[in-house]
Amino acid sequence: MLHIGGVRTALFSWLYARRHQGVFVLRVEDTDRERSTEEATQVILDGMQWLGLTADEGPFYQTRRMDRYREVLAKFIADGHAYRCYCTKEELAEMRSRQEAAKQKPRYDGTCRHRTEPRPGVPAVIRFANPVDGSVVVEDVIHGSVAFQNAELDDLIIARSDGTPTYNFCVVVDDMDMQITHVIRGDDHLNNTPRQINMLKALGAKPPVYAHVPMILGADGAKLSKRHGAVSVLQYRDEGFLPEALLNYLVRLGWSHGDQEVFSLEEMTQLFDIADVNKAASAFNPDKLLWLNQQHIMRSSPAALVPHLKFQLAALGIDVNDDDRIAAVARAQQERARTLKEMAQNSIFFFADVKGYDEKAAKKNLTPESAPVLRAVREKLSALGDWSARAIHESVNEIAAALGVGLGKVAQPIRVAVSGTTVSPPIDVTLEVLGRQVTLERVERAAEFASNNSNG
RNA sequence: GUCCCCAUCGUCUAGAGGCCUAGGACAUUACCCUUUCACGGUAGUAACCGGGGUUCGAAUCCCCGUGGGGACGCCA
Repeated sequence: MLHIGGVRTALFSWLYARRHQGVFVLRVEDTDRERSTEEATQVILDGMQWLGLTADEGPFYQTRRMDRYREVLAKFIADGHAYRCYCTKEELAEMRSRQEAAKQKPRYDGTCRHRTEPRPGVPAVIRFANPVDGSVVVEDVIHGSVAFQNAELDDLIIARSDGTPTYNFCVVVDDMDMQITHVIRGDDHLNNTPRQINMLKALGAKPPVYAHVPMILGADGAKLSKRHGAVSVLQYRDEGFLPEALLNYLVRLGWSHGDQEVFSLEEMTQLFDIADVNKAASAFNPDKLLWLNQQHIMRSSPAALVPHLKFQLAALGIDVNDDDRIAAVARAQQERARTLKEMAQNSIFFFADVKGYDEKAAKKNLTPESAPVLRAVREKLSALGDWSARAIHESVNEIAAALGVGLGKVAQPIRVAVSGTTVSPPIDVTLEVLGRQVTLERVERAAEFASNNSNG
């Protein structure tokens, strides 16, 4: 699944490739047939597309490279870099509990390293013969040099008993074959990097440059789980986030450029450098993501918001095709919505008739006292020559002055009349977008309602 | 348990020995703006994990603790 952490490493890789005119390769590591269903990979592809993190090459599927892996496997065995292991799962489990009891690191002891004869009836796995002495140094762009003793590393399984290769092995073959120059991935992979380097060396290949980025923790500082955001990125789309806002939030986790908080995609590609990324893990902060989303919504052109708003309106069962009208609504709502979902919810009255008035709003604003105000509004606006926010604004001012009341006494009843609630964009803008006919109808109806509305 | 990584406001971060009375942002509190909601503005609360060194001088360098995270799969 493509979750927040995966998106960030993809973003970093994408930015790095862009910045250095490199090639961003998308590889689907689907050697586990049970978990990687077609639907699962499609969700990943959809997510990447929504984010705009387009791959220059790929997607490549490991499941389609099995012949190549078998070839390297055979070569490894012939060269003595790998061997068949006939230890049973029971024996392995026993070995493990023995080591744990002795407070040692659980590791394979190499029993089958020098076995010459197969064990009948026991299907073999293939293990990589890791060097016994010396150490491996991971030269990491973010962490610097990290040394591991080979004695700490055991002989990992590179092919299962059914013959299929495992992740760590496939990655090594792929990185070599695809001439991967930079590997940017989560911190949690730092530990198996020395094994991969050993295998790369056994193949005579030069290890790529590694950058292990810190992990993202949940808002409570614990490991990211479904509660916090370990969900598909597409859920963020459904919640009304702009892809660039999500990317902006993610790029600022572990990286910064002075005091700047809001970055366009172009700014990110110009300013981001993987070497500047922090070493410490960071907690996911939904509030800040919301704030950034609003900032990006405010900075977007209304036209750019149209497809997103349309999507959210459709989710509410409202199908609109008038893009100009949607853009006008987006413009009016831009600085009062943290998400596009919220914007859609608050904009329903622009596209559908008001079903009823909010109880509190009506009780306060649609009273017998406000009925004459609404009638005055109706009269004045129906005679208005130019239906523009500017002209409407003047009219509302004049009505308030004529009746000797504050603007709120005029604007609020109108607002409730046309939107059903006390919240909307500025009333002049709202009415302009709504149009004369709809406005007059709704004001008329509200005046009727108001004169019959007892004040309790 | 063993190995690896990490450590500045609640959170994201600035800070590469003196510019630090530790800066910015989110959140939060108060106020201003205002026809609602927002946006915007002003002000406030709030942090260098602890202990040893090194140095004239340490948030910054070193060591040891402590705390957190990760890895240790016929998962990726």
